[in-house]
Amino acid sequence: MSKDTIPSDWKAIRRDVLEQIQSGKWKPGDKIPREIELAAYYGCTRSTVGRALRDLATAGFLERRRKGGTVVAANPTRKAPLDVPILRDAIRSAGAEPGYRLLRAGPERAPPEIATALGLAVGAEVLHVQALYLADGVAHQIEDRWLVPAMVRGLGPDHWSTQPVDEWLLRNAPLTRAKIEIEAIALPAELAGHFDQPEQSPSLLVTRVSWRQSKPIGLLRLYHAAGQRLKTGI
Amino acid sequence: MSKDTIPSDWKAIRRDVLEQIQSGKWKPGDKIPREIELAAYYGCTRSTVGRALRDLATAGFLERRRKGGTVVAANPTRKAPLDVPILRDAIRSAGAEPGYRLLRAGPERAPPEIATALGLAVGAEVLHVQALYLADGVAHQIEDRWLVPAMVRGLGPDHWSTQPVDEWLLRNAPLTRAKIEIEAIALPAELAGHFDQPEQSPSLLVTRVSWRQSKPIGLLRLYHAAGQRLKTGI
DNA sequence: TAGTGGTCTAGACCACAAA
DNA sequence: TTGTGGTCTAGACCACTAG
Repeated sequence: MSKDTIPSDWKAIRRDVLEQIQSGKWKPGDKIPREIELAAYYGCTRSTVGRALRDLATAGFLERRRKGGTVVAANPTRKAPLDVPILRDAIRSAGAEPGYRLLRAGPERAPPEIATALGLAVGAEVLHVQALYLADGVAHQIEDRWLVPAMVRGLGPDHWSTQPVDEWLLRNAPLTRAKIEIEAIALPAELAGHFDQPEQSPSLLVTRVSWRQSKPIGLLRLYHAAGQRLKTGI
Repeated sequence: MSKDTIPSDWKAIRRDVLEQIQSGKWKPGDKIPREIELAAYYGCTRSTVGRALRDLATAGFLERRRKGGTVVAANPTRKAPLDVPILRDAIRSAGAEPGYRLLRAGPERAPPEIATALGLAVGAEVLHVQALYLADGVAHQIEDRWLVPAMVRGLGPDHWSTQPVDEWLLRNAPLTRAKIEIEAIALPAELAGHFDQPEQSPSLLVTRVSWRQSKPIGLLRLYHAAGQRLKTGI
């Protein structure tokens, strides 16, 4: 394993084991030594080795089974974290001055596709909020939100006129589960106008339906200006 | 906290603490009891409470600091895992019969934007592979891969003619780091032909540059058929 | 049924950051 | 300075499952 120093704290052990895997010395499907054997090698207790291996297992590098031992994961399906940020914060951290403009807000009857996605009766009353997010004065995103009134009690005009709705929601209507879809669309005329871009430009649409303990909170459509990208990494 | 039974294993404690947060009893910014106090309440040792709280911290619900105590996260930025699957597996698990057709493969001189992304000299020789992925005979994705020869030694025609390149790469050229970008594009004419869709249709393009210990492996452009979506959730 | 990982304890010392 | 979480130990018992 490592030539000179034998690590004995769990982070170092994790690093060392990971190197065996990434260097190809321990290949996918290989069974690696038992906890007790590794503990003896590293000169520490089984708990410490266990901590390191457990961490690698939750990261997807190892598969562990009682009695079956620890095996290098056959299919290292790496997950790239795609975050769902607060819009103003995202713009700010990109080094731009965030702006916010409310386009519309008020109760409406839910259109069929919204009602279906939220599990409501068609025509049920929902709160519809549309707003524009700017970066250095340039329109970057348009949010189109449909909220279930019962789940956002206390949200009113004094909130959405002064600050973005998502910041109120984050504090007062936390979600426990969400479904996210990313698709490419041709920019509709009305949105293209807000973005000051040619209509039909290809742009990203992120749709998110959120629940709190199996009760639907709302549906968000986040339209991105043409040319905007989502970035992530492993 | 929980009304009747007082949990004493770490998963139950995590569940119990999470409920305090999600029910709004412990609000963002609130300091929660110290480990020792929780241990006394739950009737277990500090280690067990620590395990539960550590788990909630890595999940983003708590923020912990030595001497500062444990605080409910002010900004519960939830991460949605976006997986980078093996293409044939993804199609198969969607209930369709996967197909694969090689479009082109061989050495080429790297175009400027590819060379730049990979950190190579412009005109350096790279391996260029283009292939079509089908679901039930219908084209779903086109992969456009540029590989650094030194990093994929052993990859040859006998591999890419019989099976998708990504399956060889996964086993033989594991990545340690990757940068992923998702954007919307208008389908170029040549790709639209393969997809049998109108050109200029808005569609998703996923670009991934991968490294192994700071050495570039390759660049992948994955073009999606118009209408295809990426799905994930929390 | 036996062997492996999963969990918990009771204690100790340490590292860091707030007061 | 001092209180908090972070880590480690040495041991024990348990839960799951492969053989």
